[in-house]
Amino acid sequence: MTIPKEYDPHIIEPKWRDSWDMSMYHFNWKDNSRPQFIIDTPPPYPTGNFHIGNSLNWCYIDFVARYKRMCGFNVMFPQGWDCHGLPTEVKVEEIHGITKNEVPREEFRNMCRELTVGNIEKMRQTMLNLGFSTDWSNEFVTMEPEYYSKTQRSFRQMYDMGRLYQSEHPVNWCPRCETAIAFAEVEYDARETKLNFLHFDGLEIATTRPELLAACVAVVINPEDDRYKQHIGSTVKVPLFGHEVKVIGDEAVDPSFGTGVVMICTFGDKQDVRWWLEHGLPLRKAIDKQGLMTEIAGKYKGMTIPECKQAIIEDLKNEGYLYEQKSLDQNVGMCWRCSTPIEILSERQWFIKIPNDEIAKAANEIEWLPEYMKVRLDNWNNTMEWDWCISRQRLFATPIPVWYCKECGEAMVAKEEWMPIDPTTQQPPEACKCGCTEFEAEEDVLDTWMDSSITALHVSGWLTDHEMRLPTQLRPQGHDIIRTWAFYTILRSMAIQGKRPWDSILINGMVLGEDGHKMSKSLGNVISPEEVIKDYSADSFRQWAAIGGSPGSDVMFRWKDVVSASRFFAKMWSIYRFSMSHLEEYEHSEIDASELKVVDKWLLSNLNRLIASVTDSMEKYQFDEAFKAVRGFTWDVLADNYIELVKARLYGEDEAGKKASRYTLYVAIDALSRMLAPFAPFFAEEMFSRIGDGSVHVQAWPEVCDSLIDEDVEKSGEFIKEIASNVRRYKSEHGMALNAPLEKIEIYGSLDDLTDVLGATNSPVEMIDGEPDFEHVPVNVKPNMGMIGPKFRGQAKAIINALTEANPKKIADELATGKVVVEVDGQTIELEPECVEIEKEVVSAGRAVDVLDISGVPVVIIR
RNA sequence: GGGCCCGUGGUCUAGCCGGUUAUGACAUCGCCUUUACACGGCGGGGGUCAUGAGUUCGAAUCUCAUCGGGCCCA
Repeated sequence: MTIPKEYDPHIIEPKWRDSWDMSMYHFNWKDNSRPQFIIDTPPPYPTGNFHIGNSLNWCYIDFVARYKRMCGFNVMFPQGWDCHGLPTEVKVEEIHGITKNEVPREEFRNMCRELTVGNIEKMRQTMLNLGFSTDWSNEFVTMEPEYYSKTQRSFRQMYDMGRLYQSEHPVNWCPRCETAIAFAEVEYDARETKLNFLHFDGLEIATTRPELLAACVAVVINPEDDRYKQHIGSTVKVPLFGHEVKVIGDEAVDPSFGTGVVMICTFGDKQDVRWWLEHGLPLRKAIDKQGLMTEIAGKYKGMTIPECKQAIIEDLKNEGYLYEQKSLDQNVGMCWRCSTPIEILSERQWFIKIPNDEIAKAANEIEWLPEYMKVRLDNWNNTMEWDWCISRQRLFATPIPVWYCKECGEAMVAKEEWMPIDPTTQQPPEACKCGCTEFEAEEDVLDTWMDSSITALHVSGWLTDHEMRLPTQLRPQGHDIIRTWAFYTILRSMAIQGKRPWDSILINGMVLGEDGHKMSKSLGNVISPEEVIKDYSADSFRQWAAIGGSPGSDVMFRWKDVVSASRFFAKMWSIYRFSMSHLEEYEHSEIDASELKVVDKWLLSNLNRLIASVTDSMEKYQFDEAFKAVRGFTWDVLADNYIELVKARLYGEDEAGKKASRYTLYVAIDALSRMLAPFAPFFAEEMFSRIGDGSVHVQAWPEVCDSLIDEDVEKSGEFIKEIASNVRRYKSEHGMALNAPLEKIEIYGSLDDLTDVLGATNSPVEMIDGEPDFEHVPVNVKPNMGMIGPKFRGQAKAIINALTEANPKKIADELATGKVVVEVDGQTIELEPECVEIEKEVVSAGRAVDVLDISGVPVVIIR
């Protein structure tokens, strides 16, 4: 068996990637004998670039999927693509040098489709390169008819339930994109603006939005405000425009802000909407969908909002209405996509009702990891004031399956059996209730979250022949989309199936660049996973993902983590190559514990503890903890100690000893390849390929064998290890070669088996009963805080002082008689022997020797 | 303005339902070719655990305040 000296991931990784039969990762819909573990994978937006943030999240998912599969679960790790959206429309316009209105609707959609197909392919490739165990038999693409017909059917079902309705209602509107947007799509930015103070027909008001004077429908003051309360019920004339508006009272007005008088416009901000609804005020639309002033703005008609603002301020000044301006810091709501300040317009739109209690209840049934992330959802849920606006004025999206009768205007919502359907190209197969067969299509489309909020339903087999498997077991996602994707998915799952979408939600952090800032193109700190694979390897990238931070916290990308990951693989490879060279003629079979030496049992005891702790960490999704444990064991226990200790046996003539060490090595390599499999699928596969049959990825996760965990064995093993490493250090300090023989080593203790000590020190070793020919001089008294503290409470400090100040020799003598006595504040206190420990120094008595103290046992070295 | 998270050697981090000398990695310094590995081994230096107060016999750990950083929301 020839094993190359160096591990070359650029050969090994493509080899396995191209030869793996991916059907081993397929979910079995018919199998009910194994527990299911369905993952509601986030469908990424197909930008064509599977970035490092996606990759971190997918690494977490893959660790879980592979681990659960090895533990015997029927795992589904599906892959979806959330295709619809504005960024693709913008990109297509850019690529083809057109605007979307210049080509027919269908042609434009096809261009978007084509671009998306290509982008998906690029991202798939990166995912394969990273070694994810994706179940490609359960891939879904939201722009495909099979998927979006489900989006449309969910629309119909929720319409029938009365959870979905159409209405004229204020919506957030982006005048640049010319579309309604949801609150989740509004971002806030601090800006400085001017607060304008106006004479307002006998009152003084302060406003940041004088351009909306034409839309003013009332003036409001606090009813407790003695300065103004007599005005309530009267009317005032709006400056410049002259229409009369009511003066009303409302406690929400802060008398200390501005003048204490506020004008209500339809609509300047969210508060205007609240007042408008509460007081039943009229509607005056001064801004149109393009963000231009309307008819009612009179001479300002057709101006943009900033133009109008400037013109009105000029006129107010000239007419003497404006008497003061003050700077004001204000947070402006903007479109998340284009940063244009949003307006609130009243438009006919489709809405989904938000059942806050139902969502809160479902959120409580879900296990949140980390737990505090649930607070973010609760906070969001508790502050929702309007329903979810689901219609968008865009093209590349799922069509709203609705027509309006040309005769009676009645909306006809398509039946489920007609779907998928595009009302703009297809007519309903039935006449309207009024008998008319002429219809006008709904041209609006659905918010993309309408597609992606049914992923949990989709992957559970909703609307298929398969058995419905909701709830899924795990939703892995970033904390940035809790208020969108998590929120909407819970809402839809509860509405349509009356069940929570998942048992658990695992929140991952964001990836930060090496400078500690969030990765962004403008900061120039972007690293692509492909770059890391090319320079190091996919397994090294995955190892960074595992140990870079714990799930939930933001993780910094650091090249040195990748470097140290690749060093670990070099080390592991070296261990593996060494082990395999000794396992060439080895046939594995179970052997009796009595055939094993202390050092073998010590290794196996440690190995089983490792399995227990790694399993525990994996169950808690603590990947960093799990991998660090594997790494620590491999490097410190196996390589630096076990292998050094058993070399003599492996190279020696004693067949029994050789067999025991080979057995132990084999067991360790086997268990390590399995525990590495979720993290480093390529490396683990290469390891396993020479010791087992089939892929490591269809093997069982190692089980803990409790009978092998033995504290006495660990103590003896540790003792041998300590002797070997102390002797090694001794030689190093004395400038001796590490394999140079010493004249003799005397151990004044008890050990059953000296084989490995002999081997590791390459020197004659003698075990001697009784005390050595040296003097033990007590040099220090160490009080045991853990014993003294709880027992003596307030006196503990004084006792500790008395002990440390006492003559160590005296205390040691007392200890020999069984009790230690100290004087504290004139009081005599008797301490149990456990309360005190004596540090001793072994003093040489004339011989030319060196003495090592190894866990209290004197070891004498004769050079 | 409200809420959440976080401050531990030069850098990043573990510990955080209190208990002797604070974990590990990277970096740094010194020594070593040793029948797996120099991408290695052995050893060293480096920390008032953000600051201040409190609880306690005892605080990195619990409480409060202050300062600093980040995130979410209004």
